[in-house]
Amino acid sequence: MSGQQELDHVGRIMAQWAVERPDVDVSPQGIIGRLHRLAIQLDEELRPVFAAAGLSDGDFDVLAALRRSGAPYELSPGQIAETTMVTSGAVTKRLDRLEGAGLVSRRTSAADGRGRRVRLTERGRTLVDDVFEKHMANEHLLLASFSDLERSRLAHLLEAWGRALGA
Amino acid sequence: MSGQQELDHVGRIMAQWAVERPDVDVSPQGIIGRLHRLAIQLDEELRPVFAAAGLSDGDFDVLAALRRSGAPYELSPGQIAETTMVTSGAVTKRLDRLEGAGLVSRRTSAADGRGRRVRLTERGRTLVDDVFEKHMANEHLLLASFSDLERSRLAHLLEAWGRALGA
DNA sequence: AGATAATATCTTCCGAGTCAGATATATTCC
DNA sequence: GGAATATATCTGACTCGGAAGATATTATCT
Repeated sequence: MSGQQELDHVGRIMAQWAVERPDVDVSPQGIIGRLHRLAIQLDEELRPVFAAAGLSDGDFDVLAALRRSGAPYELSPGQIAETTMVTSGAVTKRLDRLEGAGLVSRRTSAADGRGRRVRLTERGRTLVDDVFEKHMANEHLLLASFSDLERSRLAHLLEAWGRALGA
Repeated sequence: MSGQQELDHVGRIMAQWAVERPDVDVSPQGIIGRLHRLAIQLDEELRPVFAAAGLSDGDFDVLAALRRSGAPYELSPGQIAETTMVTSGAVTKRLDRLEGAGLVSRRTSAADGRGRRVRLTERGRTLVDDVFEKHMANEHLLLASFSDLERSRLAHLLEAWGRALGA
């Protein structure tokens, strides 16, 4: 028979299922199970960079959204909720924290009394610019094992998948 | 110049950064950013199957770990923590819930008085077998947009990455 | 204009996980 | 064998986000 393969964790899980539930095709785990575990591992690797700046990853997400929107670094809570994939309640709390830390300011929208305008403060902009550089350097390291071709293939596969799932 | 590309969400984010921080190479976001968003989207698609059985995804993870370990469907909390990638505290709480629902039982290990043995009850085994089939059918659907070649490539890339990050 | 519906944000309550430390039992080393 | 250390699990305080509903404002329809 075939030689002894060194299985990764998900590979071992799939092998267990093949014994216990041979009637079920568990091949999707080879992708979805691995993606799920990678997301956890990557979070664990990325979080320390944010934590060093006193930020949670969710809070950094908000600052980054404001920063990349360009001057005057201002968005509505609703726009922030959409781009960060969390509920409006989560955004409110993130903004409470960030406002308390002096990194963003909130005021009522001139155009729409229901809306708010959230703006990066000068301290906020300085901080996010600094943390963003470190964050990207960190992400580069996490991809160090891939060749250019592999990176390109992976990026395209993930993009196509997201599209298919209906972003 | 090149024609108008329809960008996905992460593509738009990267384009914004290219304007705001042209000095920073944000290409890792093409992979890590997309993977992060996909993990969230997939969770949202997978959760309803568990919820229909009155389970959180974390609780299902525990039942699945026990089930695939084979008869007598018994593991220690430590083993469960390792395979599910959560802390021992989280496992304790998951077991509290599952035990309360009559899906697992807990007793002191005969071999080691510090340890516990967690075992699937008959109801637990029946439930997880049922939910697992639906879960896998669901995962198949989520991969429907890929060809066999794409699936194979994606699985291999993710496996290699997990290995490189040091599972 | 007034009533009704829609929208944007915030509030409250709750569920789920982490972290640090507590507890109980095992192991090691003299 | 006893002290010191290591290990397995549990506990309690805390954080973060989700869900549903409250509030305030705006849009629509007659």
